[in-house]
Amino acid sequence: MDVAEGSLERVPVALSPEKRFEEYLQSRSLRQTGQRRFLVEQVFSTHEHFDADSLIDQLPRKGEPNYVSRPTVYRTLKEFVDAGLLRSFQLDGRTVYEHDYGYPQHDHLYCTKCRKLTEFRSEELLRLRDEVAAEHNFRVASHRLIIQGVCQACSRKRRKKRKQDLI
Amino acid sequence: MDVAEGSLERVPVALSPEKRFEEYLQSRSLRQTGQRRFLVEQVFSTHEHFDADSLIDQLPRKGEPNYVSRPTVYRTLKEFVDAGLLRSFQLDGRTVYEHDYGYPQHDHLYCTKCRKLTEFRSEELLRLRDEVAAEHNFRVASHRLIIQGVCQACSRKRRKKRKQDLI
DNA sequence: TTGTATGCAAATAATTTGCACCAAA
DNA sequence: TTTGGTGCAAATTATTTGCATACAA
Repeated sequence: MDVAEGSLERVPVALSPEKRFEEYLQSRSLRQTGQRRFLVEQVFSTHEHFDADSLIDQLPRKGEPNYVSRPTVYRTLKEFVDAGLLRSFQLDGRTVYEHDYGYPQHDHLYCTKCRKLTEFRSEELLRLRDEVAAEHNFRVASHRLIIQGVCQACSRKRRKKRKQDLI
Repeated sequence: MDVAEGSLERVPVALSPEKRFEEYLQSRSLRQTGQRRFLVEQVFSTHEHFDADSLIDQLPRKGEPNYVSRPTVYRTLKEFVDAGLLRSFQLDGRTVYEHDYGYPQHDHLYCTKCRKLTEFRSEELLRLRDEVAAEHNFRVASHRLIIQGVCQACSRKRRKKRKQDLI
């Protein structure tokens, strides 16, 4: 998948994602394994938005050191979500992950031309969300807003292309 | 899937969904078939939110009159979306459809306990959306907001259950 | 008649699961 | 030693596609 880097500042956190995940594992008496350690490191060093497939593409192949099988990648991504390290959502039919731990709450603009995700924050949206929920006596756990359309870069390309078509 | 009925008033439209679909087909020189006629009728008589599977469940079985094959159901639902009769979005990994033609724009509260979708409208959200998009020079095509949490009914059930647990 | 539409069976694609073996604690 | 973890192959699930046949215009 062709996904973009985020654009928001980090938020100060007490522990590194690695440490935080260690604590999570210990608290549930799960095990620290080479695969898990390697994946936390990979996910928090390189990626902003990604899906299982694009992550696997950047990982060592079978036979190479630090190889992690596909099922283990899927299983571990789920754990990251449970641990609060990642958030996931659906986009074009697949599951997209993004950093949650150490990043502020935000929503997305999604360009349907280049498939780039752009983040934005809005306090007003949160207020509005809680207001709507309250009116319906609904207990909010989370929300997901995706604004679809065409980004500035792609709009420009289009215009250029149209002009060329006229020549 | 266990999906709920909507709650918003209709919006006045000039044509029935059936007529509107006929026009769409004619405008693209596509054909009016028994299957298509039957499916428009079914979809606009009974359902509010539904997915392909729940629709198929309510359709005649193989061998019965008006049987429509699974691939044709999928193909026809896509046409309904193209024709502007339905809108679709992803929920829990599957494609959910809802009436678009004749219904006002809206968003959803999604109860993760009973999986019920509740609709709500917010002009303020639209304003906010366009404002955010403008700041990013982003051309909006559409948006999708889903607020996840627990509905009033399910909250009540929980409380009841907890009380019983104490006895 | 002429190109679409349909049904069938099979293919996809993303993700999950069963199970034997491996390895943290 | 004990229980959870991993890799492999196979299963699942939702959806799509190839193709021969049927049918609307």
